[in-house]
Amino acid sequence: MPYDPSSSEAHWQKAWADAGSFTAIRDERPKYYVLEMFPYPSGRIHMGHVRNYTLGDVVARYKRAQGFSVLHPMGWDAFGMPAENAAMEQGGHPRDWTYANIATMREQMRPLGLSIDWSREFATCDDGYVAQQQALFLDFLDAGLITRKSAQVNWDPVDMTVLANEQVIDGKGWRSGAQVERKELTQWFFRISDYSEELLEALDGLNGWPEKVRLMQANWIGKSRGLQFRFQTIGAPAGFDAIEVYTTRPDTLMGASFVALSPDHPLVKTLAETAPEIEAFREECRRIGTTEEAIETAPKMGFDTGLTVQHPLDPNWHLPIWIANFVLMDYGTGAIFGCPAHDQRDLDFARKYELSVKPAFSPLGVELYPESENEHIFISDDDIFAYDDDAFDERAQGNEYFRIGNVAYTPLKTEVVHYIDPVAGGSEQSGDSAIEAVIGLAQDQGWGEGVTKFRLRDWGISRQRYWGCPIPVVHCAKCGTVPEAKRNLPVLLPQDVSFDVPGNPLDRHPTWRQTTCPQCGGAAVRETDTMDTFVDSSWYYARFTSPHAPTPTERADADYWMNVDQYIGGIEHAILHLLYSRFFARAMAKTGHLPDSAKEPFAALFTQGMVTHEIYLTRDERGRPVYHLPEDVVDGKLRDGTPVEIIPSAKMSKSKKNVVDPVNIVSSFGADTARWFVLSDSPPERDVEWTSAGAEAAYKFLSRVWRLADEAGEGGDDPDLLRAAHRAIADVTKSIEGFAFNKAVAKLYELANAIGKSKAGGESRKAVLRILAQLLSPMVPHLAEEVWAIAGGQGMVVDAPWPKADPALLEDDIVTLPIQINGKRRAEISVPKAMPKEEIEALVLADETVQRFLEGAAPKKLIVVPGRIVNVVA
RNA sequence: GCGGGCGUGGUGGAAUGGUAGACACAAGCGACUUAAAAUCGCUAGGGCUUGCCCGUGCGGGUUCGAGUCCCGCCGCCCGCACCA
Repeated sequence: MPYDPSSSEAHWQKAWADAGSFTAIRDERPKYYVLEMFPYPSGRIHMGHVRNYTLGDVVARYKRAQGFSVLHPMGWDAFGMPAENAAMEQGGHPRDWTYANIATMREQMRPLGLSIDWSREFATCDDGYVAQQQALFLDFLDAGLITRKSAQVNWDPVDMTVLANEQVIDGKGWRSGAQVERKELTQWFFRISDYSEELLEALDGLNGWPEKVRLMQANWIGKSRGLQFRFQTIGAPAGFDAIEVYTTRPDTLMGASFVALSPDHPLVKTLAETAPEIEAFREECRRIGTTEEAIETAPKMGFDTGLTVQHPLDPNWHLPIWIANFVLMDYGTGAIFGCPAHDQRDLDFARKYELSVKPAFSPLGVELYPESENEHIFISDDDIFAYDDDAFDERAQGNEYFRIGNVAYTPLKTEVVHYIDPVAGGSEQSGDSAIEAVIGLAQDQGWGEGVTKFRLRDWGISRQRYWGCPIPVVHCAKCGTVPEAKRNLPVLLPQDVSFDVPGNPLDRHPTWRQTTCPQCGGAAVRETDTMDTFVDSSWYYARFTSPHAPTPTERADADYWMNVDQYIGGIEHAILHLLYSRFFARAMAKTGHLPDSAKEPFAALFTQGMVTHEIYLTRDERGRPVYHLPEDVVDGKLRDGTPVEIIPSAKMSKSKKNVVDPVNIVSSFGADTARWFVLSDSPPERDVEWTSAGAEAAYKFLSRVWRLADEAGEGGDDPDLLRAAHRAIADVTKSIEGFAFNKAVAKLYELANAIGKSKAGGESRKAVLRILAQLLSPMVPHLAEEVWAIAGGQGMVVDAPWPKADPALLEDDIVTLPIQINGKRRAEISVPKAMPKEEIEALVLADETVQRFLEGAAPKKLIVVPGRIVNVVA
């Protein structure tokens, strides 16, 4: 009988469903919660989904076999812009589009045979989820976790609408093409910054998280210690006698060259009222988008206000006040002092506007000479201080000196340097100690304070869009901004909306806004902003513990199932989604919806790589790329013989046509082949390239396993095969525990090869086949059931406990030791594992090759690493 | 620009600081076949003088020994707060 996944896979899926195998129930077993990041219902599943959910399924099935009560749910991250875009482009309603997509994707996902408890499925746009999210909002508001303040958005002046960052392309609106402006709006914020310290410190306890993600979060939260102080101004308008600045490098104060203000700084705003040229400059700055990336990469622009400040350590030292487009109003005080000698961005700015460049410190052992007013020279006989191309030039001409040209001198803060004009502490100290010394001095003299700041900003959740969870708040002329009463929840979106005009349909809806104030009963208008979709995904993991409860969570269920034991998703969520979720869990604990023990909701995190594919393209007559689908390309040529250009390993994207539809793979090869492929070869954390050859190879292997199960075998017992099987149990178990599924796959190839070569027959062969079935079952569960049944397994393999390796069958008594001579492998010897060092040394010295290399001399050194290697140093 | 990561044969990858290339893909040769496919078996990092040289993005360093650790580069990928 040939391998026919189409009939067998459906059969086993039905058998699992009939048995209720994957329904999560609270019972006496220890619990295990596996969660993969839920999908956005874009319309079709893609290979990235298959990979993500297969990885989770391996864990879920493996843990189940290990005796855990497993929760493995699935849902839909269903609010968001694409649904509105679809409505604009094709007509229809975002709700219909979304639910149709969910239905399609669910039907595409089911044949994969994932061990999901579908009874817990929900979409974040379901009325029930919206209701509970609004209830959470009200509780958070009550608990002081929410605030309202002004923030900047991208404004399209032609479409009169707010744009998302991705809708701003080269500073222009994606539809209108109009120059985008920054505009201030009053918005709702979650006060995540109140938790900066806690979110930072708790990272240390997240042992199941990748170090890189913890590092990224720590850098994002951005705790810094610095000095906050005031520059006394000269000639500034009333009310601006001083400018508050914050610096993390107060040790460079003696290298200060200018003060730079954000274009949004209050002083700049005041100046702009009477100075049109300053207003014009501000307008120019506003044309840069709102993203930090856009601001940081934009050409540095400055405007000299003509005002000056006094240096805090020398009233006669005056510094000019500039307005600079790279100073962020959101961070620190919106004002900085520039020290060009030790900061590359400040140096670029200083060179552009010909401001002074004065080093505050120099490398140790270097003598310093003033060359001119703006530059200083380092003299050294050691070129390690050549941090500047210009300096090399000068050295090449025979001058033994170095100077700051266009490269700032920025040693690590731990490095000891020479302070040219020491303010506090000695003249030779590290940056770290000098920073503390200057802060101490400022506090003693009363002109500044040491402060701790965080880069993390509050989380703005207001979106001027329709397809999101309405913010349950009303605006009353008498009572002001009033939370909606819980009895009036949910506040649902109106269905009669159109998307033929840009902007938020809630704003222009004839009646939806009109409501009554829950406080005074008078007329009021609804908030028309909806919530950021990150809010939806910040608590879905908690909702899965009791998806149909009339409250956000059911505490008994949440207490039992939380936390997520293993969370799996893309590295692109390393910062925002995971940080917001960590905050949300704390907020839910504070409002009683989660136990305190769930403040860190994800005990372990695994970040998977992307699924990539080659891109095939030809060029049209103007040289523009024309993309071709993989199925239209054979051996690097189109069907008509035209050769194609190949771009390797690119993220799958519809526009580049380098997509493979899992539905096609499953219908031609079966789900197990798709699953086996995404687990093979590439380690899960790395990108995997989809190739048709690889898919065929996976199918071939599974067919081979099928044949192996079907063959009877000629002989009887084969102790070597049994040893191989137990070796495989040990290796596969270890690999699955370590998320090294590609290695588990390799070990299973080895076991299958061993079975193929073995003559074992009868029960001896069947016993090994049952082990193979068990080890295969988390990865290719349908085939595993078939093999299990053929090999005489009891019941279904899905219910069989995970096999245990017999330690007695794992030991090898003879080991091969490679012999290195001067670090290069020259020979090897086989010795009993327990052989003492001295005997090994004697054997090694007697070895022919060793003697040849030693030429009669005694070795300088002989290193024996028991069980591993021998190194002879001649 | 800033933060984080990755880089090993023709390809995907393996390797507690200890035999670089496990296991696969593609390739070549052979068996079976009228033939092909499928299947099974064997070969295989590169080089030459067949026991030696060179090889883990590039350049240095630490070590008896470095793909692995350290320093400096290059390239690619992810994130940058309104994409999900």
